[in-house]
Amino acid sequence: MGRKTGSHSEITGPKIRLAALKLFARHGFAAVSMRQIALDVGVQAGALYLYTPDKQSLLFGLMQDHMTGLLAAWATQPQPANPVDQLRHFTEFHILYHLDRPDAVFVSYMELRNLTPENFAIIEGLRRSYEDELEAILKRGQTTDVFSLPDTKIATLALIAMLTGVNTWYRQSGRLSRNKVNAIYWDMVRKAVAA
Amino acid sequence: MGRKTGSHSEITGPKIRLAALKLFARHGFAAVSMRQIALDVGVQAGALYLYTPDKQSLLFGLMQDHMTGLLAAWATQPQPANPVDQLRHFTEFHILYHLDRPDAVFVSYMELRNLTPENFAIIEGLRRSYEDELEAILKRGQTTDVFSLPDTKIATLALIAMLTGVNTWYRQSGRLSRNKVNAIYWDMVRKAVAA
DNA sequence: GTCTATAGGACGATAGAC
DNA sequence: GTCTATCGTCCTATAGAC
Repeated sequence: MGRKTGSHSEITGPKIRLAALKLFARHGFAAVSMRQIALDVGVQAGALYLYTPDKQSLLFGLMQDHMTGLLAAWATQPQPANPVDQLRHFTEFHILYHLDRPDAVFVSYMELRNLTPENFAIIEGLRRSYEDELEAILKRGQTTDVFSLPDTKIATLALIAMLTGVNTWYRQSGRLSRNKVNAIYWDMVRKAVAA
Repeated sequence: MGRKTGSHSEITGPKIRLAALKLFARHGFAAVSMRQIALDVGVQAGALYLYTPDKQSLLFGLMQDHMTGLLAAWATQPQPANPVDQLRHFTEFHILYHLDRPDAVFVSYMELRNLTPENFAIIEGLRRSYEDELEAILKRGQTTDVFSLPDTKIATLALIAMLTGVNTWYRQSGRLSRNKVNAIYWDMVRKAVAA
Protein backbone atom coordinates (compact mmCIF):
# COMPACT_ATOMS: atom_id res chain seq x y z
CA MET A 1 0.00 0.00 0.00
CA GLY A 2 1.96 2.94 1.24
CA ARG A 3 5.14 1.30 0.03
CA LYS A 4 6.74 3.99 -2.08
CA THR A 5 10.23 2.64 -2.32
CA GLY A 6 12.16 -0.56 -1.86
CA SER A 7 13.04 -3.62 -3.82
CA HIS A 8 10.19 -5.35 -5.58
CA SER A 9 11.37 -5.95 -9.06
CA GLU A 10 10.17 -9.53 -9.15
CA ILE A 11 8.14 -8.90 -12.26
CA THR A 12 8.94 -5.33 -13.19
CA GLY A 13 10.74 -6.38 -16.37
CA PRO A 14 7.78 -8.28 -17.82
CA LYS A 15 5.39 -5.58 -16.66
CA ILE A 16 7.40 -3.00 -18.58
CA ARG A 17 7.34 -5.10 -21.72
CA LEU A 18 3.62 -5.71 -21.41
CA ALA A 19 2.85 -2.05 -20.85
CA ALA A 20 5.08 -1.00 -23.75
CA LEU A 21 3.42 -3.52 -26.06
CA LYS A 22 -0.04 -2.30 -25.13
CA LEU A 23 0.83 1.38 -25.47
CA PHE A 24 2.83 0.95 -28.69
CA ALA A 25 -0.09 -0.94 -30.23
CA ARG A 26 -2.60 1.66 -29.13
CA HIS A 27 -0.76 4.89 -29.89
CA GLY A 28 2.32 3.99 -31.91
CA PHE A 29 5.96 3.75 -30.87
CA ALA A 30 6.86 7.34 -31.65
CA ALA A 31 3.79 8.70 -29.88
CA VAL A 32 4.47 6.88 -26.61
CA SER A 33 6.95 8.35 -24.13
CA MET A 34 9.05 6.47 -21.64
CA ARG A 35 7.21 8.45 -18.96
CA GLN A 36 3.86 7.05 -20.14
CA ILE A 37 5.21 3.50 -19.97
CA ALA A 38 6.59 4.13 -16.49
CA LEU A 39 3.25 5.56 -15.35
CA ASP A 40 1.43 2.49 -16.63
CA VAL A 41 3.84 0.18 -14.82
CA GLY A 42 3.86 2.23 -11.64
CA VAL A 43 7.51 3.25 -11.51
CA GLN A 44 9.45 6.38 -12.33
CA ALA A 45 10.81 6.87 -15.83
CA GLY A 46 14.43 6.44 -14.79
CA ALA A 47 13.72 2.96 -13.44
CA LEU A 48 12.92 1.69 -16.93
CA TYR A 49 16.56 1.94 -17.87
CA LEU A 50 17.39 -0.86 -15.44
CA TYR A 51 15.58 -3.18 -17.85
CA THR A 52 16.28 -1.75 -21.28
CA PRO A 53 19.26 0.23 -22.55
CA ASP A 54 16.97 2.51 -24.56
CA LYS A 55 13.55 2.85 -26.16
CA GLN A 56 14.65 1.33 -29.46
CA SER A 57 15.84 -1.86 -27.77
CA LEU A 58 12.50 -2.14 -26.02
CA LEU A 59 10.68 -2.07 -29.36
CA PHE A 60 13.10 -4.44 -31.04
CA GLY A 61 12.89 -6.95 -28.21
CA LEU A 62 9.10 -7.03 -28.45
CA MET A 63 9.13 -7.59 -32.19
CA GLN A 64 11.92 -10.15 -32.10
CA ASP A 65 10.18 -12.14 -29.38
CA HIS A 66 6.95 -12.12 -31.34
CA MET A 67 8.56 -13.38 -34.53
CA THR A 68 10.72 -16.04 -32.89
CA GLY A 69 7.73 -17.17 -30.84
CA LEU A 70 5.66 -17.49 -34.00
CA LEU A 71 8.33 -19.53 -35.77
CA ALA A 72 8.91 -21.73 -32.71
CA ALA A 73 5.20 -22.40 -32.31
CA TRP A 74 4.84 -23.38 -35.95
CA ALA A 75 7.90 -25.62 -35.74
CA THR A 76 6.25 -27.71 -33.03
CA GLN A 77 3.04 -28.18 -35.01
CA PRO A 78 2.37 -31.67 -36.37
CA GLN A 79 2.79 -31.87 -40.13
CA PRO A 80 -0.11 -33.52 -41.99
CA ALA A 81 0.68 -35.87 -44.84
CA ASN A 82 -0.60 -34.00 -47.88
CA PRO A 83 -0.36 -30.35 -48.99
CA VAL A 84 -4.08 -29.65 -48.71
CA ASP A 85 -4.15 -30.69 -45.07
CA GLN A 86 -0.90 -28.83 -44.47
CA LEU A 87 -2.44 -25.68 -45.89
CA ARG A 88 -5.56 -26.07 -43.82
CA HIS A 89 -3.45 -26.55 -40.73
CA PHE A 90 -1.34 -23.49 -41.54
CA THR A 91 -4.47 -21.41 -42.09
CA GLU A 92 -5.96 -22.34 -38.75
CA PHE A 93 -2.65 -22.00 -36.93
CA HIS A 94 -2.02 -18.57 -38.40
CA ILE A 95 -5.47 -17.22 -37.59
CA LEU A 96 -5.57 -18.51 -34.03
CA TYR A 97 -2.00 -17.52 -33.19
CA HIS A 98 -2.58 -14.02 -34.48
CA LEU A 99 -5.99 -13.60 -32.87
CA ASP A 100 -4.40 -14.52 -29.54
CA ARG A 101 -1.78 -11.75 -29.78
CA PRO A 102 -3.35 -8.72 -31.40
CA ASP A 103 -1.00 -6.19 -29.81
CA ALA A 104 2.18 -8.04 -30.73
CA VAL A 105 0.93 -8.58 -34.28
CA PHE A 106 -0.05 -4.96 -34.68
CA VAL A 107 3.26 -3.64 -33.38
CA SER A 108 5.27 -6.11 -35.45
CA TYR A 109 3.55 -5.05 -38.67
CA MET A 110 3.21 -1.32 -38.01
CA GLU A 111 6.46 -0.31 -36.38
CA LEU A 112 8.96 -1.76 -38.86
CA ARG A 113 9.87 1.74 -40.00
CA ASN A 114 10.83 2.75 -36.47
CA LEU A 115 13.52 0.09 -36.26
CA THR A 116 17.15 0.91 -36.88
CA PRO A 117 18.39 -0.57 -40.17
CA GLU A 118 20.23 -3.36 -38.35
CA ASN A 119 17.20 -4.32 -36.29
CA PHE A 120 14.93 -4.05 -39.32
CA ALA A 121 17.08 -6.53 -41.23
CA ILE A 122 16.79 -9.07 -38.42
CA ILE A 123 13.00 -8.80 -38.15
CA GLU A 124 12.63 -8.96 -41.92
CA GLY A 125 14.71 -12.14 -41.96
CA LEU A 126 12.41 -13.74 -39.41
CA ARG A 127 9.35 -12.68 -41.35
CA ARG A 128 10.84 -14.12 -44.53
CA SER A 129 11.43 -17.43 -42.74
CA TYR A 130 7.77 -17.58 -41.80
CA GLU A 131 6.67 -16.79 -45.35
CA ASP A 132 8.96 -19.56 -46.58
CA GLU A 133 7.08 -22.06 -44.44
CA LEU A 134 3.85 -21.29 -46.26
CA GLU A 135 5.49 -21.12 -49.67
CA ALA A 136 6.99 -24.59 -49.14
CA ILE A 137 3.48 -25.95 -48.67
CA LEU A 138 2.22 -24.21 -51.80
CA LYS A 139 5.15 -25.50 -53.83
CA ARG A 140 4.53 -29.07 -52.73
CA GLY A 141 0.88 -28.79 -53.72
CA GLN A 142 1.88 -27.23 -57.01
CA THR A 143 4.24 -30.11 -57.75
CA THR A 144 1.58 -32.72 -57.06
CA ASP A 145 -1.01 -30.76 -59.05
CA VAL A 146 -3.45 -30.28 -56.19
CA PHE A 147 -2.78 -26.54 -56.31
CA SER A 148 -2.64 -24.34 -59.36
CA LEU A 149 -0.85 -21.05 -58.83
CA PRO A 150 0.73 -18.72 -61.37
CA ASP A 151 3.27 -17.57 -58.74
CA THR A 152 3.79 -19.27 -55.40
CA LYS A 153 5.72 -16.37 -53.87
CA ILE A 154 2.97 -13.86 -54.56
CA ALA A 155 0.32 -16.36 -53.55
CA THR A 156 2.17 -16.69 -50.24
CA LEU A 157 2.14 -12.95 -49.63
CA ALA A 158 -1.48 -12.65 -50.74
CA LEU A 159 -2.66 -15.41 -48.41
CA ILE A 160 -0.73 -14.09 -45.42
CA ALA A 161 -2.11 -10.59 -46.01
CA MET A 162 -5.62 -12.00 -46.22
CA LEU A 163 -5.28 -14.12 -43.08
CA THR A 164 -3.58 -11.47 -40.98
CA GLY A 165 -6.39 -9.11 -41.94
CA VAL A 166 -8.59 -11.00 -39.48
CA ASN A 167 -7.00 -8.98 -36.71
CA THR A 168 -8.33 -5.71 -38.12
CA TRP A 169 -11.96 -6.63 -37.67
CA TYR A 170 -12.31 -9.58 -35.27
CA ARG A 171 -13.86 -8.78 -31.91
CA GLN A 172 -14.37 -11.38 -29.21
CA SER A 173 -17.86 -10.02 -28.62
CA GLY A 174 -18.73 -10.21 -32.32
CA ARG A 175 -21.17 -12.51 -34.03
CA LEU A 176 -18.58 -15.08 -35.14
CA SER A 177 -16.76 -17.71 -33.09
CA ARG A 178 -13.12 -18.36 -33.83
CA ASN A 179 -14.04 -21.72 -35.32
CA LYS A 180 -16.50 -20.08 -37.65
CA VAL A 181 -13.86 -17.54 -38.69
CA ASN A 182 -11.45 -20.37 -39.40
CA ALA A 183 -14.02 -22.12 -41.53
CA ILE A 184 -14.83 -19.01 -43.57
CA TYR A 185 -11.21 -18.26 -44.31
CA TRP A 186 -10.33 -21.86 -45.05
CA ASP A 187 -13.13 -21.98 -47.59
CA MET A 188 -11.61 -19.03 -49.45
CA VAL A 189 -7.99 -20.15 -49.10
CA ARG A 190 -8.79 -23.66 -50.29
CA LYS A 191 -10.60 -22.43 -53.38
CA ALA A 192 -8.10 -19.67 -54.15
CA VAL A 193 -5.22 -22.12 -54.58
CA ALA A 194 -7.23 -24.99 -56.05
CA ALA A 195 -6.31 -26.61 -59.33
CA MET B 1 18.55 31.69 -56.15
CA GLY B 2 19.49 34.18 -53.47
CA ARG B 3 15.83 34.97 -52.95
CA LYS B 4 15.35 34.39 -49.25
CA THR B 5 12.10 36.20 -48.72
CA GLY B 6 9.16 37.54 -50.61
CA SER B 7 5.86 36.30 -51.92
CA HIS B 8 6.00 33.06 -53.86
CA SER B 9 3.29 30.93 -52.38
CA GLU B 10 1.93 29.85 -55.78
CA ILE B 11 2.30 26.20 -54.88
CA THR B 12 3.46 26.19 -51.29
CA GLY B 13 0.22 24.62 -50.08
CA PRO B 14 0.43 21.58 -52.35
CA LYS B 15 4.15 21.29 -51.69
CA ILE B 16 3.48 21.12 -47.97
CA ARG B 17 0.89 18.43 -48.43
CA LEU B 18 3.16 16.42 -50.69
CA ALA B 19 6.10 16.68 -48.32
CA ALA B 20 3.94 15.76 -45.34
CA LEU B 21 2.55 12.73 -47.16
CA LYS B 22 6.02 11.52 -48.08
CA LEU B 23 7.45 12.03 -44.61
CA PHE B 24 4.42 10.60 -42.77
CA ALA B 25 4.59 7.50 -44.96
CA ARG B 26 8.31 7.08 -44.43
CA HIS B 27 8.64 7.80 -40.72
CA GLY B 28 5.13 7.94 -39.29
CA PHE B 29 3.01 10.89 -38.27
CA ALA B 30 4.19 11.09 -34.68
CA ALA B 31 7.84 10.78 -35.65
CA VAL B 32 7.75 13.67 -38.13
CA SER B 33 8.06 17.24 -36.85
CA MET B 34 6.65 20.35 -38.43
CA ARG B 35 10.24 21.52 -38.73
CA GLN B 36 11.11 18.51 -40.90
CA ILE B 37 8.18 19.19 -43.18
CA ALA B 38 9.16 22.85 -43.46
CA LEU B 39 12.77 21.91 -44.23
CA ASP B 40 11.60 19.57 -46.99
CA VAL B 41 9.41 22.28 -48.51
CA GLY B 42 12.01 25.01 -48.10
CA VAL B 43 10.22 27.34 -45.71
CA GLN B 44 10.40 28.04 -42.01
CA ALA B 45 8.23 26.05 -39.62
CA GLY B 46 6.00 28.99 -38.77
CA ALA B 47 5.01 29.42 -42.41
CA LEU B 48 3.26 26.05 -42.43
CA TYR B 49 0.53 27.47 -40.23
CA LEU B 50 -0.61 29.71 -43.07
CA TYR B 51 -1.81 26.53 -44.79
CA THR B 52 -2.96 24.30 -41.97
CA PRO B 53 -4.37 25.19 -38.55
CA ASP B 54 -2.36 22.40 -36.94
CA LYS B 55 -0.56 19.11 -37.53
CA GLN B 56 -3.66 17.01 -36.94
CA SER B 57 -5.60 18.84 -39.65
CA LEU B 58 -2.75 18.24 -42.05
CA LEU B 59 -2.95 14.49 -41.47
CA PHE B 60 -6.73 14.40 -41.61
CA GLY B 61 -6.81 16.36 -44.86
CA LEU B 62 -4.42 13.93 -46.50
CA MET B 63 -6.43 10.90 -45.43
CA GLN B 64 -9.78 12.44 -46.30
CA ASP B 65 -8.58 13.45 -49.74
CA HIS B 66 -7.28 9.96 -50.38
CA MET B 67 -10.52 8.27 -49.40
CA THR B 68 -12.81 10.68 -51.23
CA GLY B 69 -10.56 10.45 -54.29
CA LEU B 70 -10.77 6.68 -54.18
CA LEU B 71 -14.56 6.70 -53.93
CA ALA B 72 -14.89 9.33 -56.66
CA ALA B 73 -12.62 7.40 -59.01
CA TRP B 74 -14.58 4.20 -58.49
CA ALA B 75 -17.86 6.03 -59.00
CA THR B 76 -16.79 7.07 -62.49
CA GLN B 77 -15.79 3.55 -63.51
CA PRO B 78 -18.02 1.80 -66.04
CA GLN B 79 -20.09 -0.97 -64.52
CA PRO B 80 -19.95 -4.31 -66.38
CA ALA B 81 -23.14 -6.29 -66.78
CA ASN B 82 -22.51 -9.34 -64.62
CA PRO B 83 -21.02 -9.84 -61.12
CA VAL B 84 -17.98 -11.78 -62.34
CA ASP B 85 -16.94 -8.98 -64.67
CA GLN B 86 -17.75 -6.44 -61.99
CA LEU B 87 -15.47 -8.26 -59.56
CA ARG B 88 -12.68 -8.47 -62.09
CA HIS B 89 -13.01 -4.79 -62.79
CA PHE B 90 -12.98 -3.96 -59.06
CA THR B 91 -9.88 -6.11 -58.56
CA GLU B 92 -7.96 -4.38 -61.31
CA PHE B 93 -9.16 -0.93 -60.31
CA HIS B 94 -8.20 -1.47 -56.68
CA ILE B 95 -4.74 -2.79 -57.45
CA LEU B 96 -3.86 -0.09 -59.97
CA TYR B 97 -5.30 2.79 -57.94
CA HIS B 98 -3.39 1.66 -54.86
CA LEU B 99 -0.15 0.95 -56.68
CA ASP B 100 -0.27 4.49 -58.04
CA ARG B 101 -0.50 6.06 -54.57
CA PRO B 102 1.65 4.05 -52.19
CA ASP B 103 2.27 6.90 -49.75
CA ALA B 104 -1.38 7.93 -49.46
CA VAL B 105 -2.43 4.29 -49.03
CA PHE B 106 0.20 3.65 -46.41
CA VAL B 107 -0.67 6.75 -44.40
CA SER B 108 -4.39 6.10 -44.65
CA TYR B 109 -4.03 2.59 -43.28
CA MET B 110 -1.31 3.18 -40.70
CA GLU B 111 -2.18 6.48 -39.10
CA LEU B 112 -5.80 5.87 -38.17
CA ARG B 113 -4.85 5.76 -34.51
CA ASN B 114 -3.34 9.24 -34.71
CA LEU B 115 -6.64 10.82 -35.71
CA THR B 116 -8.87 12.52 -33.20
CA PRO B 117 -12.04 10.50 -32.52
CA GLU B 118 -14.13 12.84 -34.67
CA ASN B 119 -11.74 12.64 -37.61
CA PHE B 120 -11.40 8.89 -37.18
CA ALA B 121 -15.16 8.45 -37.45
CA ILE B 122 -15.23 10.34 -40.75
CA ILE B 123 -12.40 8.32 -42.30
CA GLU B 124 -13.92 5.08 -41.08
CA GLY B 125 -17.21 6.06 -42.70
CA LEU B 126 -15.49 6.62 -46.02
CA ARG B 127 -13.67 3.32 -45.74
CA ARG B 128 -16.92 1.57 -44.97
CA SER B 129 -18.47 3.11 -48.08
CA TYR B 130 -15.69 1.67 -50.19
CA GLU B 131 -16.08 -1.77 -48.63
CA ASP B 132 -19.80 -1.59 -49.32
CA GLU B 133 -19.07 -1.18 -53.03
CA LEU B 134 -17.26 -4.51 -53.11
CA GLU B 135 -19.76 -6.24 -50.88
CA ALA B 136 -22.59 -5.18 -53.20
CA ILE B 137 -20.84 -7.00 -56.05
CA LEU B 138 -20.35 -10.11 -53.93
CA LYS B 139 -23.99 -10.11 -52.86
CA ARG B 140 -25.20 -9.84 -56.45
CA GLY B 141 -23.03 -12.79 -57.44
CA GLN B 142 -24.23 -14.71 -54.43
CA THR B 143 -27.85 -14.10 -55.40
CA THR B 144 -27.30 -15.32 -58.93
CA ASP B 145 -25.29 -18.33 -57.71
CA VAL B 146 -22.10 -17.45 -59.58
CA PHE B 147 -20.37 -16.87 -56.21
CA SER B 148 -20.53 -19.07 -53.14
CA LEU B 149 -19.53 -17.34 -49.94
CA PRO B 150 -20.34 -18.27 -46.35
CA ASP B 151 -20.20 -14.57 -45.36
CA THR B 152 -20.07 -11.70 -47.84
CA LYS B 153 -18.96 -9.11 -45.26
CA ILE B 154 -15.94 -11.12 -44.20
CA ALA B 155 -15.18 -12.07 -47.78
CA THR B 156 -15.15 -8.36 -48.56
CA LEU B 157 -12.65 -7.61 -45.82
CA ALA B 158 -10.54 -10.62 -46.74
CA LEU B 159 -10.35 -9.66 -50.42
CA ILE B 160 -9.53 -6.02 -49.70
CA ALA B 161 -6.78 -7.06 -47.28
CA MET B 162 -5.37 -9.41 -49.88
CA LEU B 163 -5.46 -6.85 -52.68
CA THR B 164 -4.10 -3.96 -50.65
CA GLY B 165 -1.23 -6.23 -49.62
CA VAL B 166 0.21 -5.70 -53.09
CA ASN B 167 1.56 -2.39 -51.89
CA THR B 168 3.77 -4.06 -49.30
CA TRP B 169 5.88 -5.94 -51.83
CA TYR B 170 5.42 -4.44 -55.32
CA ARG B 171 8.43 -2.60 -56.72
CA GLN B 172 8.42 -0.93 -60.10
CA SER B 173 11.83 -2.43 -60.80
CA GLY B 174 10.65 -5.92 -59.86
CA ARG B 175 10.17 -8.92 -62.09
CA LEU B 176 6.42 -8.45 -62.57
CA SER B 177 4.53 -5.93 -64.67
CA ARG B 178 1.38 -4.40 -63.28
CA ASN B 179 -0.66 -6.39 -65.77
CA LYS B 180 0.94 -9.61 -64.61
CA VAL B 181 0.22 -8.69 -60.99
CA ASN B 182 -3.40 -8.02 -61.90
CA ALA B 183 -3.65 -11.40 -63.59
CA ILE B 184 -2.16 -13.29 -60.65
CA TYR B 185 -4.49 -11.67 -58.13
CA TRP B 186 -7.54 -12.01 -60.34
CA ASP B 187 -6.85 -15.72 -60.64
CA MET B 188 -6.95 -16.08 -56.87
CA VAL B 189 -9.89 -13.73 -56.31
CA ARG B 190 -11.98 -15.41 -58.98
CA LYS B 191 -11.40 -18.86 -57.56
CA ALA B 192 -11.77 -17.80 -53.92
CA VAL B 193 -15.35 -16.61 -54.42
CA ALA B 194 -16.37 -19.19 -57.05
CA ALA B 195 -19.39 -21.39 -56.63
C1' DG C 1 3.59 35.33 -47.47
C1' DT C 2 7.48 34.46 -45.08
C1' DC C 3 10.74 35.49 -41.75
C1' DT C 4 12.99 35.51 -36.88
C1' DA C 5 12.31 34.72 -32.28
C1' DT C 6 10.32 32.64 -28.57
C1' DA C 7 6.87 30.93 -25.19
C1' DG C 8 5.93 26.90 -22.65
C1' DG C 9 6.34 22.32 -22.21
C1' DA C 10 7.69 17.31 -23.18
C1' DC C 11 11.22 14.38 -24.59
C1' DG C 12 15.18 10.53 -23.84
C1' DA C 13 18.50 9.51 -20.94
C1' DT C 14 21.68 10.02 -16.82
C1' DA C 15 23.53 11.04 -11.94
C1' DG C 16 23.44 10.37 -7.33
C1' DA C 17 20.74 9.67 -2.91
C1' DC C 18 18.67 6.01 -0.32
C1' DG D 1 15.86 -1.44 -7.36
C1' DT D 2 13.76 2.73 -7.25
C1' DC D 3 13.58 7.44 -6.34
C1' DT D 4 14.23 12.58 -7.24
C1' DA D 5 16.27 15.89 -9.91
C1' DT D 6 18.12 17.46 -13.91
C1' DC D 7 20.76 18.11 -18.51
C1' DG D 8 20.37 19.31 -23.10
C1' DT D 9 17.43 18.96 -26.81
C1' DC D 10 13.40 19.07 -29.40
C1' DC D 11 8.51 19.96 -29.92
C1' DT D 12 3.91 22.66 -31.50
C1' DA D 13 2.19 26.82 -32.04
C1' DT D 14 2.16 31.92 -31.86
C1' DA D 15 3.74 37.00 -32.12
C1' DG D 16 5.44 40.58 -34.51
C1' DA D 17 8.85 42.51 -38.05
C1' DC D 18 9.22 43.14 -42.97
